[in-house]
Amino acid sequence: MKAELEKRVAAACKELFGVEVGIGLTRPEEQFGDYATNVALQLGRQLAKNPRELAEALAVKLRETLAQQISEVTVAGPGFINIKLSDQALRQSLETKPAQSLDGQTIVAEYSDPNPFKVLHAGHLYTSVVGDAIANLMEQAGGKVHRVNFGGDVGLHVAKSMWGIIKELGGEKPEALQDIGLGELDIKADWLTKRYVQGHEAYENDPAAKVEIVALNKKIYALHAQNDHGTPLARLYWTCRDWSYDYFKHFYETLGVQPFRYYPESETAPTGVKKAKELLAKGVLEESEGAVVFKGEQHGLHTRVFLTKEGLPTYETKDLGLIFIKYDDYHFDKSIIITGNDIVEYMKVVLKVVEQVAPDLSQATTHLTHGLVKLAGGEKMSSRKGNVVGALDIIASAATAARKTHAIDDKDTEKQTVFGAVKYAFLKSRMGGDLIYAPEESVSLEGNSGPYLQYAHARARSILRKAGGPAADDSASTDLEAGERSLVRKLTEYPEVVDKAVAELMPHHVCTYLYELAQAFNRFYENNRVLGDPREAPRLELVKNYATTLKTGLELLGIAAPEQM
RNA sequence: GCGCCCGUAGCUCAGCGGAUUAGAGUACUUGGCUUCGAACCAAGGGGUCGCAGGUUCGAAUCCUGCCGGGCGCACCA
Repeated sequence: MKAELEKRVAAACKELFGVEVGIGLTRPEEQFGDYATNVALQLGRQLAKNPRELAEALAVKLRETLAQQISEVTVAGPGFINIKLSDQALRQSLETKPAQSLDGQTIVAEYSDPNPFKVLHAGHLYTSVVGDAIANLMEQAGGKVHRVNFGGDVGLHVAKSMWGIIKELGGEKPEALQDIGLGELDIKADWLTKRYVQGHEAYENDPAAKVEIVALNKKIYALHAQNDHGTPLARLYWTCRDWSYDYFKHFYETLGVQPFRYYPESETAPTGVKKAKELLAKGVLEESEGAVVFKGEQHGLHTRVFLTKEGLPTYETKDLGLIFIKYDDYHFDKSIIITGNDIVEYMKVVLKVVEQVAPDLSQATTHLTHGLVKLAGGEKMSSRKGNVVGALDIIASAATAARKTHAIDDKDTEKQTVFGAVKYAFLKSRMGGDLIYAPEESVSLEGNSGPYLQYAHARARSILRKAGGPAADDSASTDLEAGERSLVRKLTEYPEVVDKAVAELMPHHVCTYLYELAQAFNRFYENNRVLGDPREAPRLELVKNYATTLKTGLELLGIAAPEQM
């Protein structure tokens, strides 16, 4: 309906004033109408005419040509044209589905990116949730989306961890690992993180240890190159890496996000090194102080190292390899990479390098970033180490807050509520800046929260359950009462909002909308009896439509919509 | 020093390819349950949209400068 109106308004402008204009209808406040346009104001300048008069002329024309679809066209203020749909047209636009704007496109979405040998922190939880929602959004728009995860299983941080592991075990003793954690993934992950901290501190403070760690780093790369699974060091390494992988897998499963294709750095490093050497030969990269670097200054960026003087690939090179491998594997039309915003300048450099040899690849790539996740009320939660909030800390704090505020007897529902709360809290703000997570607020059933939406859904489902069989036939009534109309109007915004969220890759638009929708429903519910009312049949249809829309929207965000709670 | 990002009610945030009276939530004050789930709804107070200029008939939104905060700038990821 919106698209059709836009076409009609544009046609009217052409006919009346002889100008081609692109019309983008907006959604004004309900009191003004269903759609609005400010073309007359734009044209006023262009044609040097009074915008108010132009608007009046357009309004007359629209009333004529759109008599079927429109109940009212009014001109307001300096020259806004407000359009109110007929009830019938409004009901019809309930059928509109979100656009298939990504139809036929292959898209690779990379996010989460946890490192083996380390603990998952709040940032991983964040991208896992938001990345999943963005991927869902693109999928519903017709895109073939491949979810991809990239992690550092080789590199200096792993060498630090391995150094700590060997120290703690008193040598390269793989059999000693059996005593760690006894099958508890979280305990093993914690233990590994402690080994990393141990290695990191030694690297910083103990010159002898630093030499050992640098040597270990090379050995670990070599272990991959030689496919070594037999030496004690190799057995230590693979076992601990598997621990991390199991821990990640378990985490994603409990979170309920779609699975990934995992690319470890060990897999992308060889390709990256090969590419880097080619780029060196081509003169894109150059040697400097024994290392191979890209001089970004000539592009307004900064210099970064791709191969160290030890001949080892840096993160840059492994990322470079990944970009080409992803393309070889999927031949994507679009590639989305979601990371923390501390990396924006870095990524610009890497993409600039790619641009030198494969401009289409860098052009197809979009780098989205997010800020830090902080816990409301300061750093009490960050006792673990440094001031990093753990992923499980967030979930635990939500669970604690949930149990404190409302007793839920059903385990599954509790889990759905807790994850719904955390996910919604992460999703509702525009991605980019830091996020302050407040556990109590997120699990609250009051206000703009996941559980509020889940409750608003459960309430509607409850009416539908009580209604029993299919609604009586109601073909005659196309007119809507005021309360019903408000809800229908809100419902018709759904596809427009989803389209916008897809275009901008911003799921928070969906959150804002769903909250407004739930509010609209609760208002309707408050003032309009459904069961037993003379208008029961059309109202039941409406409730059903609402419940479906809300559920669909929540699922797009990766949030469950339980039948009852 | 250079570069990038951010600054909207006490707090947490929408709105930012300009436009009808700047919106939510929370907190605070108040009203509403013998009827479909009150985990809800309604009403009220609370804002020089960091500051100063500029473009425009019109700026929270675009441009410039400044202030404040965060991050990044060579062998970590």
